[in-house]
Amino acid sequence: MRPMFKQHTIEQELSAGLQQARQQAFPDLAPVEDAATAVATGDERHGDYQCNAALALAKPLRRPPREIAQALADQLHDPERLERVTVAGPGFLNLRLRAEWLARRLELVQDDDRLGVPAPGTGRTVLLDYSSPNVAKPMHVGHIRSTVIGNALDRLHRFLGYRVVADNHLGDWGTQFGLLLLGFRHFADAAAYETEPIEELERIYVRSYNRSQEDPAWLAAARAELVKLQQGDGENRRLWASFVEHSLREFNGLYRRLDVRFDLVRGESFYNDRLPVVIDLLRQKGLAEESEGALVVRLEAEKLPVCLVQKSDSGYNYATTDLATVLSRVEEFNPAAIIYVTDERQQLHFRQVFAVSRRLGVTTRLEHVWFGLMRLPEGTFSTRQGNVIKLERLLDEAERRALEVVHQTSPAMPPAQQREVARAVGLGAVKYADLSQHPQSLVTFTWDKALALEGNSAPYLQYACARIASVQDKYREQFPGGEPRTVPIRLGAPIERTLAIKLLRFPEAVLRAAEHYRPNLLADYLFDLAQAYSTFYQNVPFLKAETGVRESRVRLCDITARTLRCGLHLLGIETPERI
RNA sequence: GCGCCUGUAGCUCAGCUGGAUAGAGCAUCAGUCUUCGAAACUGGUGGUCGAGGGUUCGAAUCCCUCCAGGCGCACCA
Repeated sequence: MRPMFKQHTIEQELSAGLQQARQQAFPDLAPVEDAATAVATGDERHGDYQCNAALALAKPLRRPPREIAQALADQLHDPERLERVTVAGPGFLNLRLRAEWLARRLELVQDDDRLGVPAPGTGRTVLLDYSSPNVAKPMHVGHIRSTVIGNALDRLHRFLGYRVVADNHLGDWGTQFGLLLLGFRHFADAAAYETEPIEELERIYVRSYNRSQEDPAWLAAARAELVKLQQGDGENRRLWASFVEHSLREFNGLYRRLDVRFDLVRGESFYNDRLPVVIDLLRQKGLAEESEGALVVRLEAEKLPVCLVQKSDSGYNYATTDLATVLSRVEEFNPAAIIYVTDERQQLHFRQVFAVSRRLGVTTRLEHVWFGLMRLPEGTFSTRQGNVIKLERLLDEAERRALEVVHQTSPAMPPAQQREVARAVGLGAVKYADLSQHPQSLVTFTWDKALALEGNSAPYLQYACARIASVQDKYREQFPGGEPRTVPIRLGAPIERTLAIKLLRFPEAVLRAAEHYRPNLLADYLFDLAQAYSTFYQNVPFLKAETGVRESRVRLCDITARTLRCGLHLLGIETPERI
């Protein structure tokens, strides 16, 4: 297949034409007031794209908006693309694209591996920090958001040409290990640690934590264990390494299941040696000062609370670690951006860390992509309250429910294939449930919502793909030797035109989702596309259509399937040939 | 007390950063399988976009106040 053929989206191309028209029509207008861009219409009756610049320009130009719109229309010479340019309402400029042009462009898209999506990230590196679970605790449903959203951002950026360094910044260092080490010495069950290490570590942690709440001596002993660990005590390091190893084994099983891969797995411990360096640097630059026995950076200029970088017992905290991490990443990878995907509770923390980083001279773009915390109808998850739902259980349940549906709808399918389909459908449903929602919205976990298999859900999209695969098989059976690609695409029926426009907007959806760090914008697009396809499928014949029309429609099916597959792949969702 | 976020159909959520008559999915009602896969399609019911002001040609979207909820606010990460 030919490589990428277009550098720009339709939106961008039309906007460029509008800019030119604007300059010709009103050469004296300052560029600041220039906002002649094309935007997709919400209603087909208003054309395919619209430009609202005339309304905004009415004031600076002191002329009626309709007149301005007409002047723009008069300067807009693009007979190849545009079928009709009309002034409507108070001064909207409606653009209707030529069906032949749409058809030709679709043909090019079909020959393009990238489906017309540009690669603006080429030559640039992005460091993506996501998932980041805590060692010695099981991953629960709350972790799925960072993992699934982060992974979608990873895939989106890679597709857009960026070199992505995905780093799993494990919580493998810090106070909890004091409690864990102490607890492990006192009440570890060797057999349980052998068979179910994570569950045993969790049990130990909860017990040790509870005791620390009522027993100051216990807390002090835990702190002592932590200091020993940080000073490199052999026995504590061995135990700690064992905790990390067991946790990683469990995490990796889940990541494999979710098809999530990291380029780096560097926990907080990785930066341990650099913490004193950060403090020295802060002191050298005169940014840090003593306060109540601790070392802090004041951030009054940024209107932020002070950032504590060294505790009064001279220990380091997580701001220190994150600062060391930023410096290390900038030095090693020189990325265009470092992106953190965590829950909403860390907003202030990252604003502080970013502010201090800038004072240290870091100019790299730093982004905190936060998402709403997941909770239960009765409140937040808490290890100590024991109301967590383990991620593994969620995934098991998803596959189980999907298998029930497969049994019902595809009883003739071989059992092994049924299980395979149920796996792809179940996991897809879980991922899609998270990805189709605005990341920042509050999420209240319910089984039915997380495992929805109908309506706006992954299976709906997977089903559309499977039906297309079936159509393509039937076409090959009934018309052996037929080559749809040698037949031009024609957009006769209105639904074909609608589908064509939607297909051609795929690049816009991908770019927007990445730009705003919002996979749900892509999910929305895919659902909308699949709906248009379902309407198309249900209302016009393919294989029974006359020769020529038939091939054109089979081509539309192919492009739709590839777009859906590509889009779902970018969300980390599989598309089996049959479901 | 200060800061960030949320409030849209009975329920779960979108809403392209200020555009035209606010959209989907569940649920509900009525239709569509002897014909390309009904996990689907067609149509109906259902909204003072939390409340009240303001900004302007135009507000769910921007500003202010209030109400309700979530989350933060230096020695846990």
